[in-house]
Amino acid sequence: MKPVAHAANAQYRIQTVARLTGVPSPTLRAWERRYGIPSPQRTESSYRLYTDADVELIRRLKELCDQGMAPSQAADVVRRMAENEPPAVDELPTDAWQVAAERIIDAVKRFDPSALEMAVQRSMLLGSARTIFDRVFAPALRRIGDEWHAGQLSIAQEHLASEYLGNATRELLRLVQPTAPLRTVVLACIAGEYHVMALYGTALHFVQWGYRVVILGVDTPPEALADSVASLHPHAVGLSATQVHPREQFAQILTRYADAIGPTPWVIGGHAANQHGPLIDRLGGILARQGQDPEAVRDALEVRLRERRVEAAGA
Amino acid sequence: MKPVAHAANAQYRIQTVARLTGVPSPTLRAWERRYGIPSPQRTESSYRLYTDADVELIRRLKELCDQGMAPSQAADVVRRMAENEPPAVDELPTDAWQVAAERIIDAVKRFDPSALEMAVQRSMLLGSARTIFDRVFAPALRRIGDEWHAGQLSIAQEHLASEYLGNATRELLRLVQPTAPLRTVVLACIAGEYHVMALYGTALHFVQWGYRVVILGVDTPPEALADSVASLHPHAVGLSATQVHPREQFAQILTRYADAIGPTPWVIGGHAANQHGPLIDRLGGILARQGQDPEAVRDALEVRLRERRVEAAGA
DNA sequence: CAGGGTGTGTCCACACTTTGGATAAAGTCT
DNA sequence: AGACTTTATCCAAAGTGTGGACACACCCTG
Repeated sequence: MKPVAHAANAQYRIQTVARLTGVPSPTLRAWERRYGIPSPQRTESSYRLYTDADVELIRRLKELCDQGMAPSQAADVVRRMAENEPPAVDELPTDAWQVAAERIIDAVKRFDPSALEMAVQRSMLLGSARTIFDRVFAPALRRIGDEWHAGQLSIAQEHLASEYLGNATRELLRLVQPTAPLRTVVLACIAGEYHVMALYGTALHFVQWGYRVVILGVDTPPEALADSVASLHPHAVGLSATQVHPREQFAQILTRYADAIGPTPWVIGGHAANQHGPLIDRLGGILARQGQDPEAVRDALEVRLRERRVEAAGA
Repeated sequence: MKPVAHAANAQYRIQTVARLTGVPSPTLRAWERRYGIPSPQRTESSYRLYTDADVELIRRLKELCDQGMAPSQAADVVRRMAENEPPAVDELPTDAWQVAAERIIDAVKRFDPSALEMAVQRSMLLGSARTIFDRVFAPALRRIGDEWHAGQLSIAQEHLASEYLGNATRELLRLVQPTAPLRTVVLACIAGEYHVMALYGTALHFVQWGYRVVILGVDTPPEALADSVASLHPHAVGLSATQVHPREQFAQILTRYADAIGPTPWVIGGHAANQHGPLIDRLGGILARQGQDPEAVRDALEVRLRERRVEAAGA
């Protein structure tokens, strides 16, 4: 989030920065004098020249102060943060995600749990929760799955990776769950389905859209979903179906789920769902296609929600 | 979202801590004066600077006080809890764990995810990881399972509880994993087994005994175990088997696992294993009986390990 | 049941620290 | 010329520390 997009290396004078950050200029000078944050360059005539990085530091400082932390302590935190993450200066990290995924895959290949733990923990500093999942964990898992199918990895290695990446993803989700959610969504894997990662990936998207996510987990029968909808009145329901079933059987299963969910909008994703677009459409669900822009799902969901509101108002 | 605020170890002033914990600042000062809990660092000007660890201590203290314990005693318990693992002196807080479990069950009955989350988080202040699991999570899950079988809870509620308590337990385990482990143990659920909680409970015991725990997770086939043993050379293997099979079939399954594990000592627990003591004995495994003192398992394991060392020395 | 002792949360007075903002005087930019 | 910056100094409000005091609830004992 650069303040100005057009000028890459723009420099600002103090009044501009004050307007940009909402921190009065006397305070900016006081902070610099007292805590050394930030330390802008100077012109020959000793005018302060703030860079985007400086503005970013000030923003963080202000945010911490707004949260109630004392400015002196906040400055301490920001200073340590700045020292700890010089690589994340947006310069090189184009392939940082890839490198992180590589490190994870490598640890799995060497069957080294300690290295895997470390690789995963390091990945968790590479951006927002969703970014980490979409660009590190998911690609790593996909490659590990592929190599397992190709016989180059043992099932033990696949299990190990699932366990560690699953834990890390759950932790990410816990860290970003909104405190004051706008809406609620219930997520579950359909009966017989035990692969949970896609569900957590979906959860991260919903969280970013402002939903509170309630996860029922693997192997959730239709009755359980019906109960949840009746008790929680979620704004939406998300299902995951990875294991492929024959068309007839899948239609039967999915109908039971659609009935259980009732008029609440629902989304379904996963490898199995991908192959039954028309069926899902007929049952009133939204298909989250693999590789599709997740925003499309969001838009479709918004349409359904608006429809429901209109219906409710009309009735 | 917040980038990595948790990565920077911040320090807080007294009012921030008061807001964070809900304990008024005069009380914080009184607690420090009277019980020495916590003992924050000071600035040069003798302002108190609380670390995250201090906040954690205060949260625990408050949690115990809220449950009716006298602050002086609570301070005693917390101090023992902080100094070393064995907070064995649980004279009066006997019902604190029970109250916590009750709160969890109640939230599940009301199908209230927010209340459940809060109840679980509060429980996590009540002692060492193992204590929390053994005396809060496990009893709560058992009761929830019972009431579900009795038809008083829906399967959705059971799923919800599993999800939240599972996540909390994984977090506990992550927090206590030793950095410099003495030994390694590989833990897994046998093929077709998808109940994971017992495995994590076992993991917490092994961690307390100084092991590094590598979890392969649910539905782990014998081949995966063989690979893991070959790659990691663990000192022991732990299996979990909840789903009951007929004797013949179980014998066949278990034999394949025993073969896969080889000469490494192995333990098996869970409802299904309980019914096949002689079989397990014949295959050279150690049965972890339900309700049995876990130390017995540890002792049996120590015997096997000593035998192996003798053999290795003799050969 | 009365009375003394105890544990506990809260409050107070007084001195010190932190912090945002104000002012003044001189220099700089446009 | 007028708007903006810089430095330095000052100020007032809010926060904090210390030690003690006080009211209330509780327990035990006579």
